[in-house]
Amino acid sequence: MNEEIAKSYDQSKESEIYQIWESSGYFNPDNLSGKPYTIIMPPPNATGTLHIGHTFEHTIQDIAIRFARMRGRKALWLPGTDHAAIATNTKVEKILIKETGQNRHQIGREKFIKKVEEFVQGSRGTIQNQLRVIGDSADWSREAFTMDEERTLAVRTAFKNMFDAGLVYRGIRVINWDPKGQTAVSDDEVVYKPEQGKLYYFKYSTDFPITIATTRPETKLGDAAVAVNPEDSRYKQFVGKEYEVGFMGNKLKIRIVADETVDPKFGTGAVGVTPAHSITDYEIAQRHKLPTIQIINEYGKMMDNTQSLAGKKTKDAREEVVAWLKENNLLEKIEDVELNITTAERSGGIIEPLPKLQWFIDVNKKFPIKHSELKNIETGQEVTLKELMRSVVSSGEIQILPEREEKKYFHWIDNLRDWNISRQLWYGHRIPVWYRNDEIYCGLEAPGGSNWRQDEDTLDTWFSSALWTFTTLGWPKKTSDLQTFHPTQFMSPGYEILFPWVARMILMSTFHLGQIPFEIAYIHGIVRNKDGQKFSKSLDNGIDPVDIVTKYGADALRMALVVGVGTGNDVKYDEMKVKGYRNFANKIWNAARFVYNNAPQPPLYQSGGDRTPVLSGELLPRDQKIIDELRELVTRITEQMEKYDFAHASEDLYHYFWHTFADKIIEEAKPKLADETTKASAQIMLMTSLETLLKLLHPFMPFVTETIWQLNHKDLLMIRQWPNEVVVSSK
RNA sequence: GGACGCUUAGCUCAGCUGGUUAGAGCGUCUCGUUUACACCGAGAAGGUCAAAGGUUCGAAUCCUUUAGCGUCCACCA
Repeated sequence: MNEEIAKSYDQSKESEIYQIWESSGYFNPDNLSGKPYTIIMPPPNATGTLHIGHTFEHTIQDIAIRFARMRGRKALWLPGTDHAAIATNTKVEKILIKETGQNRHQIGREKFIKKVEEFVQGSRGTIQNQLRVIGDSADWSREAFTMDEERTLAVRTAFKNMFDAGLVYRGIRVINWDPKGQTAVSDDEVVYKPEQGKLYYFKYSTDFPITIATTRPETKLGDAAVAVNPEDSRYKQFVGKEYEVGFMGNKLKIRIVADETVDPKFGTGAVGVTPAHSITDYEIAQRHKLPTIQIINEYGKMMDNTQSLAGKKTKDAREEVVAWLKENNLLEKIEDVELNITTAERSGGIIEPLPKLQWFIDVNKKFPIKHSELKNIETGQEVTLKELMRSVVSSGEIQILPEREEKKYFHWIDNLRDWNISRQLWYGHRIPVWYRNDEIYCGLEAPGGSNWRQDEDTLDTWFSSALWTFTTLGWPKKTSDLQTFHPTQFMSPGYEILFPWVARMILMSTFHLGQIPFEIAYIHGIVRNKDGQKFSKSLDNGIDPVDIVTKYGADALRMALVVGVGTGNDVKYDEMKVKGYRNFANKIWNAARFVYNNAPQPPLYQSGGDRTPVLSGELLPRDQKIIDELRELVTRITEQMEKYDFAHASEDLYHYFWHTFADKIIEEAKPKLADETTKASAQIMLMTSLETLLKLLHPFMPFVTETIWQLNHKDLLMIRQWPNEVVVSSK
């Protein structure tokens, strides 16, 4: 009897197991053979530590990659971190102000960047260690960072390729300006918040024929037109006319234009058009060739051209305009309305739409695709980026799971505007464009000659992370990694980044490589606390996964985040659930202890050549039946795994192990083991069952299963063959 | 304003293309110190499957409507 097997499973030894895996070299696919299977890790932000949501995301990926590895695939899970420009920029500046009282402008661009890089270095290390704790079987030798040298070259190459194709352009557009963060943000980085507001009904002047309604009277100094619906009989007579009005000491030229976007039922059915300070108004202005008159600056203050309002904050200016309207009897009424204010997702600042010179990616321009390995798209075919994005999903080349996310994806493309990729931040990839007088140069390096001045702006973080599936593999160099591992197979992002990231990866990969970035986008939900609240810094209800792992073990936490959680659904995190799976780990441990302690001596597996069981013999019919049923389980679990249905696979395994194997099979085997005529068969049956179950459980609970495996084997369970069928050694 | 999802035992959730007395885990209650495990075992209670109507021999499962909760998109000037 093997006396030294402990009475309960000790999860504190998990780190030793991780050490064994890592030093074995099998996280690195160079040491594996077979058909490649690739997962590129969604890079966690380099802003700091990981939360339980990361554990959820990584558990899904680790299950997928371990399953692939056991099925004999050349499995690569490539880890990395994201520089997260806005987030990191903000965070480090906060720390800087706290520590030194100086902001980034006071210490200067160069010093600030250095500060950020030091910070990032530290948090990358922290993140990597946390990922080891939860068991990520990632290939650390290929670890990448969105801002390292290789990725910088890739980003510049990507920019240049798109620039040369005419898809990247620079122009003045009304964009979402964040006065707080002092940068432009894209449409996907703004959040609408409902707020009580007022709707003011007024005329510009007594001699103006139409009353308009607005929630922002202070912007009316920038009006160029009044738009009405072309079908609106009230206003038809005025369309095309132009009026000059005096408005708070300013002269405004107001033309009456007909535009279908105007809702005749809202307000007075007439809209004051402010081209410079509203994206929709700007679009109306484009259609009717109206001038763009900017009256608010980058700091959210009224500009000099507003005369008496110059230098005032918009809020104060609004009060003055309203007061002026009242004094002049122009204000007809004020209504309370509910409105959405637009805020910047990161900084929380209220967005001020402004006309700005920015860089954009044109999603509607036709271009001949240089190279295509895509279905339905020939090399050289004229396509738009939108068409590319749509095509690869509708063709089924990329599958977005769950299906409802696919609908959201198509809908997003339908509403997509050109992507603003420039940011007025310091930390990030600098735009690879240089200027000299009237010359403009786009390249990978600064051009020769003097007086060239590089563009001040940096790129949207999502520009570089959109390249992630292939820059991590060495692109633009034609590396063997790129050849071997791209397109990748599986990607598991949260639904909150379906648009900014998943969609953009598809855009970039199809454009630059003519390949899909991944076959499956398995969109997961978020982890909430047991009351259904989000974990957030502001609520201060965060949970450190490392603490949970210390208390219950990584396997327990992984199971708690997977069992019964349907694809794409949110998880309610409950510590009791983790505790339950800690108990399960112990159950597995003890069942194994029983089986091993009842195995014959000498040990079942000889040292060195542990593939050959010493034990062999005929199975009695009763035991054979158990093995047959186990075979059905193997088939079912395998099918579920292939469908990425981890929720049911894990639940079924849990149930079978505990309530069939432990409660029934082991219990019923006890008398068999006591009887010499049935003992040998029972031993084979138990051993076969246990080890098959360990294999099936390994992707979900890698630590406990490997620890048990190590009691009796010289090789690693991690790379053992997934049971295609249950093989019983009998003569 | 559009689109989608959810509503099944106290709690968290399964129930696929409709078919025997609706399932699991946790929790609760009762019993149990049987040599793998008390991080355990045996057993029990607990649901008019949100509501109404319809299709059908038969519906938690399909259709319609309603209510509540949630999410995404658009953005109303």
